[in-house]
Amino acid sequence: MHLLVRAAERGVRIVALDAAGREGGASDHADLADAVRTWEAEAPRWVWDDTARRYPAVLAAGLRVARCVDLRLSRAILRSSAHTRTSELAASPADAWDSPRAESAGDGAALFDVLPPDPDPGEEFRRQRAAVAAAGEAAPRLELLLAAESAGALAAAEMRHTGLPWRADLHRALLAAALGERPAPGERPRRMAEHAGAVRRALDAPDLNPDSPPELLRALTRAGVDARSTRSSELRRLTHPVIAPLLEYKGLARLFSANGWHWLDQNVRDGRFRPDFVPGGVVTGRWASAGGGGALQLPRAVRSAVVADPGWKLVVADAAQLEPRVLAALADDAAMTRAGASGDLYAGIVASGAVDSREHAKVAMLAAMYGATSGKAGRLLPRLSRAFPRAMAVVEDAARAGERGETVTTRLGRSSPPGDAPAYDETADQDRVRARARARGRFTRNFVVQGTAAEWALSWMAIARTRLHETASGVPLAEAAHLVFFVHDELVVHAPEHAATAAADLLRRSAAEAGKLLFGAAPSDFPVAVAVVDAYSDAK
DNA sequence: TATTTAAGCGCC
DNA sequence: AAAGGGCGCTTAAATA
Repeated sequence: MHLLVRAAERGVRIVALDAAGREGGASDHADLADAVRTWEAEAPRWVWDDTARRYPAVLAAGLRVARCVDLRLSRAILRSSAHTRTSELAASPADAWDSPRAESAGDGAALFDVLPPDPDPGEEFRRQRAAVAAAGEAAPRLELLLAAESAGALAAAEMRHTGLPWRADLHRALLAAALGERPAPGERPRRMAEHAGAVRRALDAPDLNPDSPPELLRALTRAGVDARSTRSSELRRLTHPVIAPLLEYKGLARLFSANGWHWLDQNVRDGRFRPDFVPGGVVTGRWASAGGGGALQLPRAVRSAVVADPGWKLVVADAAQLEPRVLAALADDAAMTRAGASGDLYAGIVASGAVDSREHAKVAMLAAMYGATSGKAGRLLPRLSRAFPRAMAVVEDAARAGERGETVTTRLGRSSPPGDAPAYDETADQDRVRARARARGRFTRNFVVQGTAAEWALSWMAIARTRLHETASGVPLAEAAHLVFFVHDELVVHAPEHAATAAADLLRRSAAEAGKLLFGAAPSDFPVAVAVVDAYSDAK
């Protein structure tokens, strides 16, 4: 059963929909939470405009929903999918449904005053159903993709609602140990100031601001250091007394500015970090994050502050070598699948005889998926092509398509955006035209792998979320095992100690199910490394 | 002065 | 001969 959520003069009107979107009976409610309280037991699929906008209020009321259709996210997929190219939806001009997500509710009513009037979600749902229905044999996969995308949006809102356990006291202690005491505003912490002093002395540049790359580069050159940039990776290869203190300084400066006291003040409240995930925020289907939290870039250096509550555990699950395994499954490449069957795909590639070291296997696979062709990686590629022709054909075909200006499409039906037309002044320059085409090819090459891996991860998350909710039906979200974090190929569950092992099993089973959902009963497997720990930093 | 761009670095 | 994907954030520099 689908239940459409439509704004009413007072509160919301809930309308029953059939599979094609035809409207049936309706009921009025004071607000969405009240509607959920009334209807969720019927196990509906809620149809609403924007999960990020509607769902937080439901969660705030202590409720949750099992399933939804996020019309905004679904629109984005159907707008550009090759499978719905001829639909009315794809042909229509951009409208409010193509807008980025709304600010989440609770940030003040004034925000909504400037939003355009809500377009009718019932009409949009019917347009979307028609587009999917016309997609022929691709329709079931598109259905899966829309369901997974929408489930991800629910999970994102729930993870923000419950938050990731964060021990501010431990975080402060690690900052003090690394940087010294918290400085006054505008000052450098003691340890940073010391290293800055050492850098200035080594370069004989008493006024140098080491935070300024051009200034630093000039000072390095003056001191006879042959550096083309001030990147740490480049500096590391050089020998000079300034290098050690400079690298120390850079490391501390990064910690101070990105995840120091200010970050803590802004992002951790009541023992929780509430990440602002943005489902579908990346064209490939990966999530993005917003705001200063940097949820998808939590550095390892601060993960020791992520600690389970007393009596609870963190269950950290990481999909091992996800992208090459996805490629093997996507290409139905039996040889590559066999190489992955042992658990270590790169070791399996060595065992197949294609290359002679694990390191070579890894470099070559990354080159195949990203499009590097130079150096060592480039020389290894022909050997991969001989050993795994089907897998390599998938990425090569995707690259050629991108170079020809075509789009490519993931397993479930997300298509790459069309390329920008080259600027006028570029069309005359054949080298530039070719360089653009190659860059486009690298993008489309990676798109099919990264995008399909994102679909696998979304499915994994959706299945795990459903199973977790099933085992804790009727219990408030935060009182039973629940998802707290996601990073592309990694899921973290916060679970009562007694439920941690079961959660670990659940995450493994969900991964296997996700593989079958995307690729059928193919022999590919998607092993996950699971660790039951107190601190996030103790996993791997 | 306010906003945009670039460099650098973190994550996958 | 060379040719490495996707992000977000902070600071400094450049531009309006």
